[in-house]
Amino acid sequence: MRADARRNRDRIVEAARAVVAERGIDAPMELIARRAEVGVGTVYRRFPDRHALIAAMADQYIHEIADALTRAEESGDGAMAAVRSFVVWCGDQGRGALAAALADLPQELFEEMREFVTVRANMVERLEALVATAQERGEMRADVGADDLMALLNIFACHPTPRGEHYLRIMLDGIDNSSRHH
Amino acid sequence: MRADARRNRDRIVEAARAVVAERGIDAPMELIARRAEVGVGTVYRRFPDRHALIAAMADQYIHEIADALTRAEESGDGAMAAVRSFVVWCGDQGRGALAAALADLPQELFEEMREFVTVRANMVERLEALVATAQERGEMRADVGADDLMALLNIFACHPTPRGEHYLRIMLDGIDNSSRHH
Amino acid sequence: MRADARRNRDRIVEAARAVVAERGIDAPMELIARRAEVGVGTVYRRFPDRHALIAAMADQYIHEIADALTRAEESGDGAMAAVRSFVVWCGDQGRGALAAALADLPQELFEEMREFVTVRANMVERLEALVATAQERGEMRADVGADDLMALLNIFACHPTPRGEHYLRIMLDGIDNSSRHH
Amino acid sequence: MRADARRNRDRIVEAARAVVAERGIDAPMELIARRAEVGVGTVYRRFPDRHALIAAMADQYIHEIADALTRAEESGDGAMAAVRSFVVWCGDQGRGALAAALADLPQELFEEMREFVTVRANMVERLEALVATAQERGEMRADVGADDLMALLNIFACHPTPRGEHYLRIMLDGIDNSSRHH
DNA sequence: CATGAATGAGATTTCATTCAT
DNA sequence: AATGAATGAAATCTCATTCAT
Repeated sequence: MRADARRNRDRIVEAARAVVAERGIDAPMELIARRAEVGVGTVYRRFPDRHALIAAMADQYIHEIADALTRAEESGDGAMAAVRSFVVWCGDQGRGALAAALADLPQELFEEMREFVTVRANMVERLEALVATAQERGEMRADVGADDLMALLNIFACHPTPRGEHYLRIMLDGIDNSSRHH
Repeated sequence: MRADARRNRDRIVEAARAVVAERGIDAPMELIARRAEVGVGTVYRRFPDRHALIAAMADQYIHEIADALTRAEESGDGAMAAVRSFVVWCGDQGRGALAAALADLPQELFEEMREFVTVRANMVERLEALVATAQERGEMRADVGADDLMALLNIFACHPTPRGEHYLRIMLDGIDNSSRHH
Repeated sequence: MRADARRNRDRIVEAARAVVAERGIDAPMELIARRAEVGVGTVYRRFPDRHALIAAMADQYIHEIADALTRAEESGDGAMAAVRSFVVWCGDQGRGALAAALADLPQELFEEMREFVTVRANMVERLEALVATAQERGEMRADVGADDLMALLNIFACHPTPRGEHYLRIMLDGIDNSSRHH
Repeated sequence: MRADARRNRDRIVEAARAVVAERGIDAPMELIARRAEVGVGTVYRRFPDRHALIAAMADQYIHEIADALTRAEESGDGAMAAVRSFVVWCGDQGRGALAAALADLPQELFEEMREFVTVRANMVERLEALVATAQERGEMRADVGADDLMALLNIFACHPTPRGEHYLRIMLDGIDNSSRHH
């Protein structure tokens, strides 16, 4: 029953993302269970409490972002271009609710989220490298760090808007020394 | 006893802002009542339900913003400068929780919030004028409207950050044609 | 509504005693509420959690015992007789379940039960005096203290038995130097 | 595989005793299973429900007591001495939780516990003989039967106390005609 | 009018028990 | 036979809202 259990675990995380997207981070566990077509008990077997479930979603989330950064790095169009394409990818996805949910997670919870913290740190490091390169080449303004980029991306992720993509471009234009408006 | 009642009403709204700032929009009504040194019953006499109370906070909030715009207009340093100073003021204040609360208020509620909607509309109109002027003078990029500014301000208001002011300036630099980075 | 509230509080404690007597210390709060003809919410308004309710029962209980001791003291038949009549009274009452419940209360809870602890201490002190007098007069064996009496009474209280009174008498005969069996 | 199964059965009963001692009669079945290093399913295969498991523990328990009585009988120091040594042995052991658990087992369950009932009956009979002899010799007060002794022992077993042995001795002194206090 | 007591629906979490593998 | 995953009923506790005083 290992396989079954694994499948259920994934279904639960998936369901949780969907429900959190619709109802926010406080959505009843029962709803998540029902969405995953599973009893509440099963949810609690896999995730001892709500936080554990959130942590699992966060892990998935950060992995997706890290993967996006990898793809941007590998596109081979130069540092600033990689930053641009990463930023655009981030703005593109429908992750608003989850981002927002994570954003107002009590700080202390992150201390138990090893996986998340590690992956995130690694990703910021790689972004740091891109930023440094872009700045050395004079393509990016100097008073912005990878942390700032992440913070900005997060802020925008938390507030999905019809014109969101436009705003991200404004942000990039505020950062990118080589861009001049149309 | 009219005066007493008025005083109570104000105390309640004040208390609600404080409590919402600390505990989020879902803070227990009882807490708000206690902060206002009033029974829950009194809160419910003034505000038939939670939404009514939020609406009242929103009114106060929008008035403060409108006043800030007025001050910016009157500073007499030109359209773009006025926009800048208004934007910075907005980013400066500790209104995160309230902004966020208003942001995820169900859309239909605004229909009953006459005062709020009116004041907001008037303010957007005035901001529109500033934007038009700045754009005519070539000081502001053309693909940004007063609505966008409001949306951006709101987004940042919802996410107070140590470096928030910095981020706003980045956004302004993305908008302001006359700025070139240091 | 002060009077109503007070009445309710008392009904709840009364109901709790009855329900605990029937179903043990883990009886559902809902049952207690129903027995008191009150909503669960009301129970939780008066007693923030289960422990607070138990503490209230314990207070009542210890007061009843303390009163019994007072009556025994005032009977004026001498120290050993007072001890005897107190012990018999204790064995007589139908407090088994409550005694048992209190007996397996985690030790740390007593630290918050000021009233209970104080009353109990005062009572043990008075019993100590009786014991000392009886022992000075050679009426009671010397290696038994008030603490021991309380412990013994408690043990018997926790196990109501048809022949309970008989057992208490055996115990007294084990303690009372002046008694010789029939 | 019969041997394996038997071994498992024993491990489960052993684990159950340990867990019940620590966590009381309501300890989760899963905990017992884990302690026995066995799946819950296995526990339920051996013992259809919680009561069956308790009954098994009771069997063990009563056998131990019966054995103690046998040893006391065989000590050859006379009836009253045998009673004394049996009583003291019973009071000595750390079986509180189990005794208490059995004490509040619904009466009807005993009807299905053939083994337990039989062993117990046999033991009471033997104790009866000792008591009769002691009473004939005038060593024990006449209004106490083997049933009373068992009840008393049970009561004390249910309430382990630092001074428990002392209390048992007091009881014995209340029973033993030949004893006069120090 | 103000108060705060009462209500009860709803959310979280735990476990006994069943059953697929 | 053994395992441990799944289930769902039950228990605890919290709060929005109503209403007696």
